[in-house]
Amino acid sequence: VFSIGEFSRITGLTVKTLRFYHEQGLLVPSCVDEGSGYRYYDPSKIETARVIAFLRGLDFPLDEIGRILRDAGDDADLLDVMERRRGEILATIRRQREVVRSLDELLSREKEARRLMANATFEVGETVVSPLRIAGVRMRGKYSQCGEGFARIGRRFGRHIAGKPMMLHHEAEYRDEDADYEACMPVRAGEAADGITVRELPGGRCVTLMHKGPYDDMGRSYAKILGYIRQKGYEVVLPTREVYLKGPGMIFRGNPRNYLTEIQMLVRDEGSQAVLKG
Amino acid sequence: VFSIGEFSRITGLTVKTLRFYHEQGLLVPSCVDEGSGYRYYDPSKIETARVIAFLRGLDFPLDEIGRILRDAGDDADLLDVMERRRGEILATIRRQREVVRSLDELLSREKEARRLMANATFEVGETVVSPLRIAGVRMRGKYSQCGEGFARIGRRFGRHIAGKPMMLHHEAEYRDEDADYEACMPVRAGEAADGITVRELPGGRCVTLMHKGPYDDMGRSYAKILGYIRQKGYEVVLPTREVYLKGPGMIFRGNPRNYLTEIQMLVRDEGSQAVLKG
DNA sequence: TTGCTCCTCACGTCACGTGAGGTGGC
DNA sequence: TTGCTCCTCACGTCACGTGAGGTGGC
Repeated sequence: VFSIGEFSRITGLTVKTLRFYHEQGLLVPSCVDEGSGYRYYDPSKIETARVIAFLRGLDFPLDEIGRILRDAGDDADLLDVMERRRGEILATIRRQREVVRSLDELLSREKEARRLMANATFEVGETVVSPLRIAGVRMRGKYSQCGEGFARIGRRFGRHIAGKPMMLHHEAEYRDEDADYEACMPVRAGEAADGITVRELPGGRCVTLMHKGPYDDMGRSYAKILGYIRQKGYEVVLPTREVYLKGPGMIFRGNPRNYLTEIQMLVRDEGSQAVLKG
Repeated sequence: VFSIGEFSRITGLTVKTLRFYHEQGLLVPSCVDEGSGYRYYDPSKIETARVIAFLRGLDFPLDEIGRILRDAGDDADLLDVMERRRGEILATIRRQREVVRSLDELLSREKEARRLMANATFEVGETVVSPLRIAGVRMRGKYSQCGEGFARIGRRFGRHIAGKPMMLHHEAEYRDEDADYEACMPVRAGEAADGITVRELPGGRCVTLMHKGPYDDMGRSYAKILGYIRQKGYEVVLPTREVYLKGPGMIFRGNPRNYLTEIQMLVRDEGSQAVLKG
């Protein structure tokens, strides 16, 4: 026979655990000294201990293990129990996998944002943009209310969304109140519905400037890009665009000082219908 | 502002959970009525609630969520936290997979045993067996001590074992005490070591009988198979074999009445060195 | 009065682990 | 005496859920 300490070393179960299993009636010592209360286990208990450890490894609760041990005689439904457990484990694996997938998305978005941040130049530049299919909600009021528009598009288009949120400014001037703007997002597919229009934004020659920092600080960046356009003698084609490369996110709320917004202004080199003369 | 019930419906968190998060300082109501103690939440709290729910979905403990919420400003190490979590989840998935694998083995063994049981005929038959590579421990004493021999082979050969445990009887007579027998198991590979021999059992013509039930009940089956051999005029070649198709298992201890043992006796049709004359 | 929403307080869950305080024999 | 092994008893863990008992306004 073994003392509890020896038995613990043999089975790999802690002394505390063995006492607990005794208390629960799961693994009762072969004899208990009346005077000292010492527990003694004989070798036949080793297998029971192993079975319990194995089933605990399958995350069976102790009371179920007790039941299994008790009617080990008819193993008829033991097969069922095991197969049910197997199914449950597979189900949790599937859930975990889903979780990992959503984490991966989160992480890749965040890393992309950091990459952008690292490579961004904060000087005015010129480029050519391609036509872009978007879903948009035309809004009137304060810019700060645009969130509602994005939310509506998000709910409606879900996983058809194919790029960063943008805002279109349909007026040349900046207004604090009663502005005419459009919250929109690039989409792969989906149809117009309740106030959301789907259409193609034209491509073309484009002057860009990256703005880093909070949104109410964009005046300086606008002054800078407009100065450049005036100097070059370009004409701005409305609407102008803001692309929100990194803003307050779901988890990584981030610091407004790290927000990253690209201002895009399509331009014509010359022409008569200039809306805003450079 | 929303009452706790309304806020619960909006966020999907239970009222109890919301109160608990308040108590923990995780999600504090926007205001609390002094007189009634009623909690009121304004809409800005919805996002916090969603973030908490999301992180709980990743199984982050509450205190860590609290920390994350508090220093959401600098998201520097948030990436690390998330990636660590990702790694942990992947690790548990791997563990779970291992568990499923071992369950599958258990289940397939058990199903195999049941299939055997269903198809077994309990009549004497004749077959031809192939040579079989085995690891064996020669023992002397009581049959019931064979378990120790199997255990030694199991420890030594582990996953090289390629079949059901067997016992070889090196004497023609059955003895209760001081029997000369050999516990052995089919093996794919592995070398002889400390008392375990590895060799090839010869194949050949073989008379078989399936015995169902407890081991101390095998006398009748032996009488039956020996009766058959005598009637046919065969000679038995020693050692005779018992194959333990289903006995007390690790988990599915089963009922001794369902134990399944195949008795195999290699025979010669005629010859002079007969050990046991039919 | 009934029904609804809110409150607090105490206790339960699950499988142990921690730690205090004590014993008995070398 | 010190060190070791054993004991019991009470409490902690984690994220809530349960239930009792009560309030306040329609």
